[in-house]
Amino acid sequence: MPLSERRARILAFIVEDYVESAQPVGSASLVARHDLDLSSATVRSEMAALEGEGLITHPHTSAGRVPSNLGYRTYVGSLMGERRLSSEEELTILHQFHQSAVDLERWLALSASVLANSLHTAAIATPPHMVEVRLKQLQLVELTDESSLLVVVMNDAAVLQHTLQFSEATTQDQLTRLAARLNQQLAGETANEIEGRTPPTGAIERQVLDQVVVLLRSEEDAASETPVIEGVRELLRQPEYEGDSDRLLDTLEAVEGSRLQRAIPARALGSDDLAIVIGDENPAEPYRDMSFVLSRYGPVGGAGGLIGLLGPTRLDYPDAVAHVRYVSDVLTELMRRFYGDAGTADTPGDDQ
Amino acid sequence: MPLSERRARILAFIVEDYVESAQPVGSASLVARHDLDLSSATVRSEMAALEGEGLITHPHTSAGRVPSNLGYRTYVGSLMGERRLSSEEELTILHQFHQSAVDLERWLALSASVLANSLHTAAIATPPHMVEVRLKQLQLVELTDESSLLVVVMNDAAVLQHTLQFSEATTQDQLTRLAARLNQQLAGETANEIEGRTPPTGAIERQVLDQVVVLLRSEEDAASETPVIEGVRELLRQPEYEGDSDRLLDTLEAVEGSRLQRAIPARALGSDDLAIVIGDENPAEPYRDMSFVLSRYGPVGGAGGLIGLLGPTRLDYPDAVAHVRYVSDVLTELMRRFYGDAGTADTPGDDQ
DNA sequence: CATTAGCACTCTTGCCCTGAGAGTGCTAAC
DNA sequence: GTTAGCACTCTCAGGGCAAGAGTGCTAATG
Repeated sequence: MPLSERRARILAFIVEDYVESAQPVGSASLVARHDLDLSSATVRSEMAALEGEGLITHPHTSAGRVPSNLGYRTYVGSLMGERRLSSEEELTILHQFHQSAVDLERWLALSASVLANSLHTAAIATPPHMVEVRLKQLQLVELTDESSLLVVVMNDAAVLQHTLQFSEATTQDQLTRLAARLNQQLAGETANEIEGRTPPTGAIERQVLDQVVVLLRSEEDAASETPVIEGVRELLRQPEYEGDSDRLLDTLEAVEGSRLQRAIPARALGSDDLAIVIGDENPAEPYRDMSFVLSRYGPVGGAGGLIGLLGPTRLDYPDAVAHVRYVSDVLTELMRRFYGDAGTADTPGDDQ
Repeated sequence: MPLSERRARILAFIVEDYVESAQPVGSASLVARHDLDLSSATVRSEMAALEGEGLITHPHTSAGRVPSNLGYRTYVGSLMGERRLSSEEELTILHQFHQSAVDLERWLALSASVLANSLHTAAIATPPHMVEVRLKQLQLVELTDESSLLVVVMNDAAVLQHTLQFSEATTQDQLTRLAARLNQQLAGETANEIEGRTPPTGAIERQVLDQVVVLLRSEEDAASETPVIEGVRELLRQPEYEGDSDRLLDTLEAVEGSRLQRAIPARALGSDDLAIVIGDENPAEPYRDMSFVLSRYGPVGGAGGLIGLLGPTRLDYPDAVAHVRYVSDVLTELMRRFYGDAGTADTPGDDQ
């Protein structure tokens, strides 16, 4: 049964008032704030009905109403207005990007930072992820006689490095020649393709190849994409954490370090380019009282990643969506402009 | 006037009890815990004397005593016992290093992590810093026609990258040749030496050189050495932050991000290899109620950095010193073993 | 004369109680 | 269907109170 229009309006008001004040909203204050042509008693009976449908709850008998997860869901699903950023808002954001150097890593941090500051909560961004990660170049740099630094550049412009220990002494000259030969053979190949080759005879060469595969794999592996997170402090200063140091620390723990990336509900983005995940729709435990607003960024068919917000369920969803969408678009456009139209991907074989 | 032996013993007991319990220590409990052949009354009069000398204080009239900063200082200066790690403790730590890959970055994180876990507080490590940062190799990788990735490897094994925008189209082939030529010319040089050369005519070459200098400088610049920090959560779970969300967040803010590195009291390490900085000896404001235990690591004359602990003034100093010292030694030994005896430094000209 | 037992005093802490305030749900009237 | 009125519930802040911890002083003691 769909909500009557009036009931829906009241739900929307409750959500919006609660988002703004972080206080349970009572019938009287709701009437006052929105100049309703209704008495508080009427609103109360509507509220009782909304509560019956599970859209709002009581913290306790004599408190105002608070949206439930289902309430937020209904709100974002059909009630909230489309918010577009004003031109000034867009300009303010753009301005920050134009001052930044041409550097993907920095753009990501900047995007997250912009979002975090606008919404006063945390924002995340995962590095762009290629459908197929390919070797672009590798280089070997001597450190000591028997150790050297392997630097691998991939087609998504990621650079990974690793120190190798050899069992025999090498010179920089040998290493340079080895790297040149390997580049010739392997440039443009994926981890699987490299592994499919007949293994080389030389011990050093084999060691290098093994590590190249490991590095390519680790870049391939979504699990290795450490997300950028900004604005954790903003999040933790939200009233939901006030005075609750335990909850604060638990959230901090969940949000920093390696546990975040597994918690990002990437699958919520089916074929859509924007997803909202509210409260207990989150699979991961510590995020059951938080919401994500996520967008995919990156040119269609090219390298793409996720960018979005992470906040308490009490989020300004219209604002969040508008900001995430805009920043995601800006990021996509920047990538297209500076890394080419198919993302940072080359058509395989480009280098050969 | 030096402290009488008994008074000194009592101060030491107060420090140690307080470190353990985080509760002001009273005369009676002190007598009980240490089986003193004294009455609490006597201890009280000694405490009054200690308070007169500014070594301990009262939070309020009817509370026990708490060491003052001066009290801690005296304690670490002459009262505390030398603590050495037991062989098992050393082995436990060593074990963790032996399981780790050969990689300086990871060693640093691991060292900090080991310290943080042992002392239940935060630990920091700054990357090794060469007295002279020299270019080891550079590489150019094509991204799009008019942009490319510059990867610079330095003599301290640091790898920095930067995306360059060119005003004309280039091919990977051109870039490779340019890189090879520049390597030949510039390998082993410092930022200053490179800048001292007559500027090249080509626009691209000039752009590359400028950026190389920038990157070398940024590595040189101590201010750019973002320290690794581990165990922030451990620190924030200490009782000093319990229930005080504001202080907790302020500390979090101070400790994460760019403000930490300027706060590390590196100059406290004069010619010593270990320094303890207590409470208001810290120049930076938010650290006035914390202590650092810092050690220099790295082979003598080679690349060196700082490693140490950051905790509330109520630190187990003997334990802290023992751990920091040991981990610092392990790290130094690892560097010597894997990067050569003069740290990661090559004698200039090695590559030519 | 240093040490100690005894004691009064102070201050914190936890607890209960209370009153004010906010908000609901119900009912009866419009 | 809407609304005014009212009783009821629950939270929250504040005050008072007793218990507990610890001190500082004093007078007695070996």
